[in-house]
Amino acid sequence: MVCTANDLLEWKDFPKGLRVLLLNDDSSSAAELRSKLENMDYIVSTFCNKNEALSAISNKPESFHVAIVEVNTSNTDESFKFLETAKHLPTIMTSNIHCLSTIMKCIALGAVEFLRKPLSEDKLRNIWQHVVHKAYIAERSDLSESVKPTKELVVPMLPLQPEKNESGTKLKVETDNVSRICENDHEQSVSSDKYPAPSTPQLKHGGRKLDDGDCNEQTNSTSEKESGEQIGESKSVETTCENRVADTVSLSETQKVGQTAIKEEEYSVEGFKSESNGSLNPENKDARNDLGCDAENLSKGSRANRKKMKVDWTQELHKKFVQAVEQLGLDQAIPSRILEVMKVEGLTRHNVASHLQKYRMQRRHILPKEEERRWPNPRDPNRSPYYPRNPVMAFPSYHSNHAFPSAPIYPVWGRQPAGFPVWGSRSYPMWQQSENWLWKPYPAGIYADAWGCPVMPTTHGAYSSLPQSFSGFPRVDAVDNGNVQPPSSFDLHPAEEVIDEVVREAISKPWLPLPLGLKPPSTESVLAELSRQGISNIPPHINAARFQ
DNA sequence: TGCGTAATAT
DNA sequence: GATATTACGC
Repeated sequence: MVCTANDLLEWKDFPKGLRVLLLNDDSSSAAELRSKLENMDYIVSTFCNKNEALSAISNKPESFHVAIVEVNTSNTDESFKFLETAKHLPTIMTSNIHCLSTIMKCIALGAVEFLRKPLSEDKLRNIWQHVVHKAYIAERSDLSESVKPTKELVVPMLPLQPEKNESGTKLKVETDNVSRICENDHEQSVSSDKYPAPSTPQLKHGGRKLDDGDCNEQTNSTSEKESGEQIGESKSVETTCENRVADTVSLSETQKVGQTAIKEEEYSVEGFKSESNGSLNPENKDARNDLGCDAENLSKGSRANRKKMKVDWTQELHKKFVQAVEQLGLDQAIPSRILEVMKVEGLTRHNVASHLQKYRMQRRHILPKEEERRWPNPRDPNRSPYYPRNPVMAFPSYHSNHAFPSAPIYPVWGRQPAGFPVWGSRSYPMWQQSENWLWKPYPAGIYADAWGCPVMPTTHGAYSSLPQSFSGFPRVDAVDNGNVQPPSSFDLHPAEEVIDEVVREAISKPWLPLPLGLKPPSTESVLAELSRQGISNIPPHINAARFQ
C-alpha cells in the first residue's frame, strides 16, 4: 500500500506534498507538467524511462503516491508494462491518443484514469483523489472481514479536506454524502485493485460547491450521484467545461453504467409495466429515504427514476385479483390474503389494498345505481329476490386499451342492441353499456372475463372457499346494508322450484343475461340444438367466439 | 401490524 | 377525470 488511510489522517495540509511520479519520454512536455504540479505544491519526480521509474518505485515505494504516465504511439508497450508492474501505485495515463482500445487497455491494466491532453489545472489538481481512493479501498480491503463501518474510516479524512467546510451542518451533509458513497462502493467492489479510482470528479460534477448546503441539481445523472465520485468533491469547486466526460475515460464509467443498470432494473412481473425506472418493490422507498438530500434533490428525471412504481392493473392482473377475492370470499378478502393468493411477485399489500378499495367502491356505489336504473321499482314483480343485488365487479374500466384477454372467454349469447350477445347475470349491468366502470365494448367478437359469468358452485364444500356472490344467492338485505353476510343454507341450496323458475325465465327470455348460478350451454349442445331446429348456418362472429 | 378510508399525487 | 399512492386513524 502506497498510502494508507492512516497516512492520510496524519497528513496535514493534504494534498500538499503529494509525491508524484512523472513518466514522460518528452522532456519538454514533462517539464511543463512538472511545473504545473509543483505549483500545486506537489512533489514531482520525473522519469523519462520506464525502467528507471520502476526501479525507483521498487527501491522506495513510499516515495510516490501517484504516477502520471505519458502514453504515445511509440511507447504503448512500455506504458502497459509500467502499469502491470506498478499495480499498487495509482497511475494516471495522459496522452494525445484517442484510440479507444489503447485507453481501454490502460484502464484494464489498472490505470485509474486516462486523461487526454491538454491537461487542465483542474485535472491535475485533483489527482490526489486517486490516492485517497486507493488508500481507502485498500484499507477497506484489509478490513473486509471486519465490521468496521466504512464511515468510520473515511469520515476522519474529511477535516483534511478543504477549508471550505465552514459549519458543522455543512460538514454533516458532506459526511453523509461520503458515507453513502462508501456504502455504494462497498456494494460494487470488494477487490480494491480491480476497480480504479473514480475519474476526476470535478469534470463531471459541474460547479457543485461543497459549501452549498443544499444539494443542487447540477449533476446530470443519478449514476453520477451514486458513484463514488464525491470523495474530495470539495476540491472541485472551480470546474471548467472544457474537458468534460468525453475527455475522461476510466472504468468508473463502466462501473457506473452497471450500477445504474442494477438500480434501475425493473421487475418483470406478469401484468406489470413500469412507467419509471426503479424497482417495483416499494421497499426501495427506504433506500430512497436513505439517500436523503441527494435523493430529494435529484434532477427531475432522476427523481422520476426513483419514483415508486405504479402498478399497472392490467386485465390479467385484475383477473388474478378478482380470482383471489372470489377464492377467499368477500368477507375474507383482505389485502394480505389476497396478496398471498395472487402470488404475484413484486406486488405489495399496499397495491392490493388500493385496488381492493377501488374494487369495493365500485361495488358499493356504482352497481347499486346501475341496479336502480335497471330495476327502478324494488317491488318489480320481475325482480327475483334471489338475484344478488351487488354482484362482484366483473368488468372494470381500466386497461380497456390492453389487448384482448388471452384467458378463457365466455361465449356470447342472446342478442344485444349492438348485435353482440352476452352471457351474464341479469343483475349485472350489461357490460357493453358505456358506464365508465365497465369494459368498453370490443369492436368485434365480444369477450368477457371469467368473472363476467359466475357459475353455480359444483361442490357444496365449505362456505369459506366460495364467495358469497358466487356461492348462490346472498340475502339481499344483508348485501344492501353493505355488510355481506354468509348465505344461509337456503342461499346455498335454493329450493328446486326456485331454480326451475329461474331456468324457465332464462329459457323464455334468452335476450336477458343469465342469472347467477347458471352456466351457459356448451358449444356442442348449442350446435346440436340449432341443428335439431334445422339451423345449420352459424353466423361467423358467433362461430368465431370460443365456446367452452 | 394490518385494515379501511380519505387525501393527495400522477 | 381516473386511478394509484400515501397518510392516517383505528
